[in-house]
Amino acid sequence: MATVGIKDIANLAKVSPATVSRVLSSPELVSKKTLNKVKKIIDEMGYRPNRMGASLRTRKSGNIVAIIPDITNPVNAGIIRAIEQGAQSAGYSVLLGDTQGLIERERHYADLVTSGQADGILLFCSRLPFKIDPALPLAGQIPPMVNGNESMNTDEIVQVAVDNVAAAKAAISYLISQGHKRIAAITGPDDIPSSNERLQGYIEALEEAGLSVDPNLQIAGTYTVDSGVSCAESLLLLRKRPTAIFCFNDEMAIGVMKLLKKQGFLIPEDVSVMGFDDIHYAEYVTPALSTVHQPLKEIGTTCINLLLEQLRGNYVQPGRQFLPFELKIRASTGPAPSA
Amino acid sequence: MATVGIKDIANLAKVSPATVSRVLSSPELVSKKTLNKVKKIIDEMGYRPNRMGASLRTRKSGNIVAIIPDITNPVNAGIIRAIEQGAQSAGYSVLLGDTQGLIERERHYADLVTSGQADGILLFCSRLPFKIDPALPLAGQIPPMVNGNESMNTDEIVQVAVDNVAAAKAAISYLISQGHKRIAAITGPDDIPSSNERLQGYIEALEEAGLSVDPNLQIAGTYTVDSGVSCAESLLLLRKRPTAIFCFNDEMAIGVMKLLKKQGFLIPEDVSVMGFDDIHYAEYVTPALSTVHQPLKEIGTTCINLLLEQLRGNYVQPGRQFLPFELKIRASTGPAPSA
DNA sequence: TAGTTAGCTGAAAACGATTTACATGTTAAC
DNA sequence: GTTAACATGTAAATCGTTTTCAGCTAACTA
Repeated sequence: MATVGIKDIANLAKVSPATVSRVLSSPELVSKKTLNKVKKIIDEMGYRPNRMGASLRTRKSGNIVAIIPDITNPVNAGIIRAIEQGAQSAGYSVLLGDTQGLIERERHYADLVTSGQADGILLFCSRLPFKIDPALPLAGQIPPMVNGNESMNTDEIVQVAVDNVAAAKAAISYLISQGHKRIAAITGPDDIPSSNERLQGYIEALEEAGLSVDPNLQIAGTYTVDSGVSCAESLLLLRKRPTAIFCFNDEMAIGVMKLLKKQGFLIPEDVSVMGFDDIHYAEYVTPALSTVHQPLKEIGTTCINLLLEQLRGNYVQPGRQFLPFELKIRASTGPAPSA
Repeated sequence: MATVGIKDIANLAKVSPATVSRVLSSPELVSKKTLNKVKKIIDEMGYRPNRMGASLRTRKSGNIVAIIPDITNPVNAGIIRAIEQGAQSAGYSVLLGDTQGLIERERHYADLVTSGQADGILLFCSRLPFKIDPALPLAGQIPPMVNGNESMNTDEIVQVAVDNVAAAKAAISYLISQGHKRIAAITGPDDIPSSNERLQGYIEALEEAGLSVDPNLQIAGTYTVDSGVSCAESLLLLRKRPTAIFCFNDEMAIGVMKLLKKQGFLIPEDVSVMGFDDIHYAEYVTPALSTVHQPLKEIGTTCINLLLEQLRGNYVQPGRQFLPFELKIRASTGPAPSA
């Protein structure tokens, strides 16, 4: 790897390094003649400017870091894909930070920007991985950043997501419209804001329909298939069983259906199951899962665009930005049993 | 962001920048006293060395780039997760290159190492994204790299994957042992080496069992659910239908099952379906999909370790390294129908 | 013709760390 | 008391770019 540098090109072309640099980044400042001469040599030699040298000088790394809890989750994977796409076409590369929910790993990845290795952050969890002086406004204390698909308890940060309370409300209202009166909710962990918002939507929908909100029908899962199974077990043990179960993600819904079928329940005749996310596979389980669709691609694209905007030095108004969800009614939900 | 540099720390601690640098990277060369003094100031000031400065000098970026066709594919996501994990704990960050199968994007990401933005490559596709002089040995022409989960037509590259021919052979042998004689294969695109290897395994198994290899029973899909559906349609149109269908990935198997059920076929009574990959959801479709399990985590870990080894400057023997697959027999396969 | 101007180009100073070579101070040995 | 050895610290070069500033040439204006 005999590395060829800007000086080598300059020498070969009999120009100064400055000119070579200009050929690459502001060709309009260079005469046609020199431009061609230099360009020719550049690709004869296969010269690629060293990014570190350039970054050191410009104080821009050309990287953004995406901090996500789990790339294995199809929701995140879908979002990341769109992000990577948008970043790439703006000349940025994305550093992948899979934190597995660990705060020290969130911090570690956030540090990439303080060490100049990344220029901005896309954050998909609800904690701010910085030490903040609460007395001061946030604005000056954080780097370019957008929070995606998860909510933070502040309005000083740019946030992009689906309106979780409205979405949950829509799902529950639908179930109510199908005659369901005992509707259970399998929530996420209670320290996750988006889960709490969905819970709020669930409660609001029930109350607005004049139905009672029974705490026994609310049970917290961990967003895994297995937790869906065990939460469903608890629910089926109740004296008065729910006729519909609203799961705060599709994984748990799949777990619920698995248990239901195993125990001989008919879906949706005996109990309806509704998920959240609309992952690719929701459509292919049996019966096909009714769920709340999240526009992954759009979320990703919006996040990256909002970040790029900041990186260009433009002001982006902080606050939440909602993207439209969609209720996908498939075969796992139906009218409440008459009994 | 009043950025504090190594000089600031040096001044505050009344030592030279060199000493500060040593405190960070070779503390054993510094006296206890100075060490503590400097360390204290470092974290009082929250100093983080600028990575670009360091990289420029050391010629190491601390990044590795993973080039994958699609992060949305659970197989890739699982592998990437293990990679990210291993990289992180060795002090590396991973740049995500989702190529969508486009060669220009593969090249683009490979360029990150020629531009010094990454130190090594993890390649999950079958093309070499470099211009190579075929006269010379590969060794000197490529950067530290390992190819994962896909095969390349050379033995000069470090490769990690499951033995596709053996795996396919095992799957088919199992089906044969269940009495199947007309076994179809829905392959991947024919320019994908791993697909061809699976096909080879399929053929070998058939031949060894003395069964005829019918080209009508081989049909190429595109690894998507929809292509599973349409390939299955063609297969069902045949005068003599297969009693088992072996799909080269689980997605297509899901598509096949979808169509089969829609057309009123019983699985596995009428036709058995076997997949490949053992994605998370294979277990949750109905009937649960029999498939070939790939050890994603192990593949990822092995890839990253082999790359790290190279980055440490150690020689790694090129060639293929096979990781064990496992036949997962679930409910979608069974004895051949007696008729 | 002289004076401006516009258009290109080059020299040199950053950027922020690491590292080599050297200087200083301290201790031990004789 | 001198010297050698060692421990510790410093100064300065270096990595590969970008960018400012100034200089040069050629063309245009008056």
